Amino acid sequence: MSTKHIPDSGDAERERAERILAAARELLAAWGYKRVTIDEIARRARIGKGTVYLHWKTKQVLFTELLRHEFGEVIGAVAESVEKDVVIALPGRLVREVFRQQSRRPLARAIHTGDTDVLGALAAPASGRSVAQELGFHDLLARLVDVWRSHGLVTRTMPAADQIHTIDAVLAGFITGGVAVPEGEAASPDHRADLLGHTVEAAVEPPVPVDEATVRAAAAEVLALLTAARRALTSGPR
Amino acid sequence: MSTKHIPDSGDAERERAERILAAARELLAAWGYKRVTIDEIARRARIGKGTVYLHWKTKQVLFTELLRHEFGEVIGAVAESVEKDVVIALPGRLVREVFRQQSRRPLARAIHTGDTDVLGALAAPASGRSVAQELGFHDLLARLVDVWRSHGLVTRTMPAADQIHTIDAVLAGFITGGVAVPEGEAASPDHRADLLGHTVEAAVEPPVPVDEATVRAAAAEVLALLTAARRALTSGPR
DNA sequence: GCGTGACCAAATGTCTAAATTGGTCACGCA
DNA sequence: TGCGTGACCAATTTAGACATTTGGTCACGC
Repeated sequence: MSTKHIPDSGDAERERAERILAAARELLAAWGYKRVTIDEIARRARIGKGTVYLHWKTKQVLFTELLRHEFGEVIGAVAESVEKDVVIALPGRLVREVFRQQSRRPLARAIHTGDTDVLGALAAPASGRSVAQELGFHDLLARLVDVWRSHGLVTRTMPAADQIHTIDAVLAGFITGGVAVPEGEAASPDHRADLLGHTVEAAVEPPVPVDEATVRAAAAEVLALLTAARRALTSGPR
Repeated sequence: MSTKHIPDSGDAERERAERILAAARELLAAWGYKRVTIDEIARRARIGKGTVYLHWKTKQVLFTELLRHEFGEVIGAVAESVEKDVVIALPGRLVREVFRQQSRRPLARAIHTGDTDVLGALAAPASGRSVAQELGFHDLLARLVDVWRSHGLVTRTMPAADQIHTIDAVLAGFITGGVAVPEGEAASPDHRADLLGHTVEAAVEPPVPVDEATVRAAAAEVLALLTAARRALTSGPR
């Protein structure tokens, strides 16, 4: 005699949607957007092809939501890290954490590099902006910089726009891995994450460390931003 | 009554080679490697097609030398800047200068980003390394870091390999321009160069400024490295 | 009434003939 | 005599007609 609920409406439907997304994710990472067919996704999710279209209107919309989901999970994981240790809300540490999360997720990396092999038509949305922009990465970064500035966690001598661009470029550079160092000689992802963190810290954080109360206050706001971004990404399709 | 020299052997031949290279450069930047034909190059240089092959054995070799030439000119321009002002030999300033030179040269940018649209088959040499590696960018960077370290112009608390990777990644990130900031909102190339310079300076240079004598001594060595690299790139084809 | 797979138009892939192109070389002009 | 040339050739690329696949729909049946 468990609690009553409608036998198979919301719950089962949701579970099915997740099975579809899981199949789509696997296939996208393995084959790339163009090679993945709705038929194959349906087969792997053990449902009919038409059923996929009960959830998403087109293939594009399905995969776009998948990317939002993926990006949302990265943000979520970073948020969890901040919850565990407020220091991770500091610019260098936070960017380091983003890198670490992305380095473990092929799709997240593809989003950030705009990898056309994986993303195919998704790499260049109709708007002309990059996928990362489409997913609100720029907005989130801008908000974060605002919070950091208001708490003195980044230098005030440099305009916010410059700091945004700096963090963006440095992160992108580390994720793509540069161009000079041969692949074989590169360090481990964790070590590269440390280098990235140090670079961002040196570039935008003030020389004097801030007191813990400030960090806690800022961390709360950072966490709020991350959580809001995550929710916006993971929930409904726009 | 000018000085005597053999009427039309070395000189005229050299001038012709430069006309060919100039035509090849224009066409490569405008059309990309695959679309450029030897016929068109010959037409623009106002010579016969076979003549091109008196200078270079294959299309690949011709364009490879073109890229070496282009990269050599960037290095040369940077060297000139160092000659005019020794301070430009400092890590942050030097990288800033490289960026400025590259931002004015489409081909140099293509080399650094590995742009397959422009470079075509040249983007991935048989060795599997990137074009930039092929042109000795990694070697040059490593030597520069060595010189900087020996003069205390970069921190000693971080391994040289880490500094090389950091500079490489940051430079690459700024040249590609990041992924979050919309194209339209981006700052001018010169301003971005400043941001890059500041980032590299903050990431690898020691906090206390060094005395001028040290800078002069280091600048001489940096200049020697640049000049040697430039000579190796501009002269004979390997 | 929800899920399905046959169905359709559009996109993609395949195959082959025609055209282009990298590279060579016998010739002619200086 | 020898440097420069463009006709020439093999090999690759392109074009386009045809076959296949795929995104998306919908009438049917469980």
